[in-house]
Amino acid sequence: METDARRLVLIDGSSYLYRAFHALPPLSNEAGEPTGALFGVVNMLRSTLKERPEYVAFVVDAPGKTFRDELYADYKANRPPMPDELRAQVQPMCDIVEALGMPILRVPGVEADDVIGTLALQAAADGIDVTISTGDKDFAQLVRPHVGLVNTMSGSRMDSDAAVMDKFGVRPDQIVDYLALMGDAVDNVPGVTKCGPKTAAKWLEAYDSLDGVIEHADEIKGKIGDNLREALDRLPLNRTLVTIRTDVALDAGPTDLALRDADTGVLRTLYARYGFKQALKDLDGGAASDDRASAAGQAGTRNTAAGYAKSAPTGEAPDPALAAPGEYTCVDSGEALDAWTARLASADGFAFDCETDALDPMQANLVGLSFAIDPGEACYIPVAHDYPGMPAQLDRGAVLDALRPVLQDAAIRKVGQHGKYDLQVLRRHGVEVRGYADDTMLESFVLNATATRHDMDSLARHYLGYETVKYADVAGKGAKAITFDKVALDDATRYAAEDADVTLRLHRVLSARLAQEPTLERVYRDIEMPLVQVLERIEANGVRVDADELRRQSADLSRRMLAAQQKATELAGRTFNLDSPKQLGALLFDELGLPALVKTPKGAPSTNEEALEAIADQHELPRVILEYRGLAKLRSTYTDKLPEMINPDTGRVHTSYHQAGAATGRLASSDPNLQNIPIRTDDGRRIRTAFVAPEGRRIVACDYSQIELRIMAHLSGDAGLVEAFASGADIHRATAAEVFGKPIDAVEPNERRAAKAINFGLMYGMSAFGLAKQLGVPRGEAQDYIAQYFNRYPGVREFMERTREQARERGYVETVFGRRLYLDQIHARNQGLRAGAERAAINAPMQGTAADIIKRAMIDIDGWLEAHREHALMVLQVHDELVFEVETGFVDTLLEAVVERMCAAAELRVPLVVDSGVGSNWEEAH
DNA sequence: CACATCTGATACGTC
DNA sequence: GACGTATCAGATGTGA
Repeated sequence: METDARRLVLIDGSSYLYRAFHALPPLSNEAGEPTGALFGVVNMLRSTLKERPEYVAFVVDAPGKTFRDELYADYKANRPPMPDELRAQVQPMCDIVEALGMPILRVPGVEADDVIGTLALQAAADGIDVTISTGDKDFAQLVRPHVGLVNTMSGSRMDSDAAVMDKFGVRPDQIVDYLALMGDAVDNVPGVTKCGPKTAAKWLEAYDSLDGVIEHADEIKGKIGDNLREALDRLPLNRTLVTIRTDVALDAGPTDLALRDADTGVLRTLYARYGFKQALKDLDGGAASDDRASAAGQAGTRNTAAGYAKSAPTGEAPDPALAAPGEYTCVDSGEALDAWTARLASADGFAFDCETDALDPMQANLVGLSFAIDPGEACYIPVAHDYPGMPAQLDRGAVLDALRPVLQDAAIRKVGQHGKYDLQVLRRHGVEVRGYADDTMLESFVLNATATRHDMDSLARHYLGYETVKYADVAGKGAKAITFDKVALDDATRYAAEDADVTLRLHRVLSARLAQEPTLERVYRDIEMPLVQVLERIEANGVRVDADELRRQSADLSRRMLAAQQKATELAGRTFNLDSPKQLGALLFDELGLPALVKTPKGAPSTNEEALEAIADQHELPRVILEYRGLAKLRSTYTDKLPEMINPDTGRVHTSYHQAGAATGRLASSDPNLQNIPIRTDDGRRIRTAFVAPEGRRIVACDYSQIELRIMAHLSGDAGLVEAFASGADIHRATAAEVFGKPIDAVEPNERRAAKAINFGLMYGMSAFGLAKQLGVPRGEAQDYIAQYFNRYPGVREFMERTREQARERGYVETVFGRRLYLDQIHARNQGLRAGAERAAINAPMQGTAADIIKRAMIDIDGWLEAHREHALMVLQVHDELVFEVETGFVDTLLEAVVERMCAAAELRVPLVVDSGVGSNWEEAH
């Protein structure tokens, strides 16, 4: 049957005015009045009226607060006041709307949206077809039978569920939830950080509604999952704020909104005044008009009272009762400096922090220092700020001279946060800090490596419930970030002095906690703290890298990459990006129809090495890709990158060691990572030839032999394993002999290889499945190997059981030296997570003990090196290996001292064995 | 809407 | 098992 032909058009006036204002150039009429927004709106109105709807309303916001402001004090708090050029166009717009014969609606206490929503539903219920004319996506929530949207400026329509689905990926009834998740920056309604249209639609697809998303919030992984959980409390309010009301009490109903005839006389005057030529032409049925001059001099606009005034004032600035704010002073006079120096000199200890202009401690210039002696009070001493119009500051050299006695006094205990950085910067500025006694980063790390990150902001939040001033707040971020020397002194003082203050407060809390745990305190006091300066020295030493050699290797790799690329293009029959797993997957599995035997964790067909190997016998391309990948990896990560990392001042590469980087207690290395320089392939190993010793010196490398297996023997006490190590046998061969039940001399190479895989697998807590994959044998066979292994080394099985048990009972495992690793997931319901925690539980004591041992050796060796600094430098640590740069004539002395100290770093049930080598480069030293 | 920035996915180097 | 880095691709945020 025919539908009722009656139509209602509801025009979202505010939305159009703003959009037209921003979208169009700032036009003006001959009198200089701004007309851009007006022009856009008038064109929109005229095109709307071409269809002669029976009913129409132009809806704008009324002045004053709305119910949303009552619900949420900060609603639209960020919205800047309406620009004057726009404000001036409001009244003319209303005049024109009026003259066009359209009713204008303006209802206090609600927004235009709510008026439109109410009228739309009333009309739809009466069988009237409603078109909402708006540029605002929020209205998609109203789409339903008889209600559609049109954006006259873009010409797009949205009048069905399918259209909404198409545009937003959610149904109209999900739009409110969708908006609640995303939030609205313009209205100052924060949603879930980093959740935009795609993410919101994805979640709603999975869980249907906001309630569903909230219910399953803990299933969502990654940073964005955290963001969601952080936002949970405010989401219901968001939903209320973004819901357009449909129950507003109105004086008029839809049928009171009949379109009247236009007042062409008034219109002509107005169009002429604002110079709308086309509109005039249409008005006169195509005839041009030239009566504009008569109107041009008319009096200006009436003072607008329309509802575009800036929105309600904000609520009070949030000032939650956190830890009391500190009292911070900026030291800018000799007297103030003397006073602080005197206080520092007579203090037992203090906290300090350096501000610089760079993250790299080998390049950073000291910009200022901060100190705190008692919590809540701190000072900042700017010494190298540099920006226009800044107040006076003290001279850097003079300040350092004044502070040097306290900084170098070993009897005055200093505490810092990640002090290795500050020590390094100060050393480069001629101050050798002594008495560096405590470091809050390391206190936190030793107390619980996984409970929190160990940067100061996280520590303050976690241990003090205190929100620090963020670096980005004073210096900005991204491309607009400024270096600290450009930060205004009062901002700098607020930020920097707080660093020292918070460090001191943290130390009070953390040292008290450590005092409760004597074993952990020993790890902290005997291992981590002494290591700080050792690492600082290794980093500062750097390692000599032969850039020319690497560039030659890069050129060689490039040549071979190009060949591989050409070959790949030929085999594929078209070009594609060899670096894109996605494109490669499409080519191999869709176009060429090769079997996708391996899946990525997300379930997509994997193109990793294993997957490509598996299909290499069916097509030439996979092999070529593997070749290309190997070459590309070496070039981009190593041969291209390392020369760039050479410090221009020292001519050497200075890595950064993260002492609180790995939960097991291992170090991590970055910028560049020198702990993953290739060794397994010939091409890769060649990179090590570029790590060289200068003239007259040699590279000496010393590494622990099988240290983790030895630790396993120690921890398990397994008689067979201990005996194998005591006898000095090749451990993999000995294992093979046991597992395969034959004399040690009869072990075949592939049996030794299998045994080696078993040994490694055990240390990683590997399953039969993993071992089978590693060895390329059926799972049952791998299972047999493991069973046989445990049969022959029953102590190892018991040790593993014991370790798992301890993890379950106490929630942590420990190293020989008492370092703890907490395993949060050990009781996880999720089987995969729990199994992962169990593997970590088994691996951590071995990996962690090895880390403890080499750290102890490093401290000892560094102490010995103290007297021999001109002859030898420690330059690298790679988990079980130490690398030195040594005067040729000193090599033998060093080797003896180092090997002895490495072997003596722990007393285990089995001997520690150290292998060593000497060469002109790192490759030769192996 | 163009551009910058961030995040996640994938892959792979070491011990 | 423990890491760090490169690249791509997509999404979000920003500003003209």
